[in-house]
Amino acid sequence: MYNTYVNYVSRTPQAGFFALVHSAGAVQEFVESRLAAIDLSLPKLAALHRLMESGGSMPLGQLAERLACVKSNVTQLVDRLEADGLVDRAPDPNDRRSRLAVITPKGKRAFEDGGRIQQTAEQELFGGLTGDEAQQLATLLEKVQARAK
Amino acid sequence: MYNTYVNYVSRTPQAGFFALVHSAGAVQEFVESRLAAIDLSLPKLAALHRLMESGGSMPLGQLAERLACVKSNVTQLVDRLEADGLVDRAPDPNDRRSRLAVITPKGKRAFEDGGRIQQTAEQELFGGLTGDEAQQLATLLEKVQARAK
DNA sequence: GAAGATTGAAAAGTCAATCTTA
DNA sequence: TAAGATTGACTTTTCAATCTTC
Repeated sequence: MYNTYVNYVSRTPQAGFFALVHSAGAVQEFVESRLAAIDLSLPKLAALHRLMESGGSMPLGQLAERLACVKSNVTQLVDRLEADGLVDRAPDPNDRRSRLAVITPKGKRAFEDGGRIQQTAEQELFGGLTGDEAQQLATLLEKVQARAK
Repeated sequence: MYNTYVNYVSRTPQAGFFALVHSAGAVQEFVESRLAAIDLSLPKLAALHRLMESGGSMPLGQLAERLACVKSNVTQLVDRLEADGLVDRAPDPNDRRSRLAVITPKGKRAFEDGGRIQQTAEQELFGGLTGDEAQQLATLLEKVQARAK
């Protein structure tokens, strides 16, 4: 992984920050490691997901919006996806400035396999919570997140 | 930021994954943005913290252990800290293979300022939870995290 | 040979600057 | 000039290979 922050464990006085950041890192790492078996990562799967939602293709700028990231990131993500043979770039017939990211047949298969893997992994992680617990967790996270803005 | 994952919102069927990863990203982003005011980041503050715990200096390998990351990461983190004037490299008198990271006076001031900023930010984020809620959150996160291994 | 550190290559993200087209 | 995409420089992380010293 390249994501989880170094252990900055200001465990005091608010233990919550450490617990939250590290739990998230652990579950992310868990899902990523499953996805690695088919050479996918969460960002790549996310991009394929967005493309599938839109019938298989989308301008790069729109993809950046849907992924809530900056355009230059999508340029590079699509470069890697293209190198993997999961996506192609095509001209946009409506606007010659724009380029479309188009999912390939191989990309569709990767999306389906990756989606299954991700769902299974999430089920393993969160399936142990009762409905009540899941609801509590969601509420508490929502409460904290609301203050982070 | 360079950390938070792209929005892979498999919101179904387990909403928990999305909520957890995004809350963590939001609180991290919140603290990082405060730290940016004094040109610090969480990883840099973490390293300074570890050095201060050990009286101001430590071999790089040991720093990597304390930060729970690989050694090459620390090599580069210390490079950046050195460029900022917060840390120096010094020879280890006990072992000529080893090098010490030594916090500078400027590094100590950055640690103190950064530590205060971080505590304030965490208080803002988690101070809204009652003791009960904080306990509940910790327990639920622990439960999920236990399955991610 | 094994341990400490570094270097090189890669993934994922940001920002600022640039190039092409509208 | 605006908008769409790319490029370049940087941060944070990992892994594999290398170099020096034990």
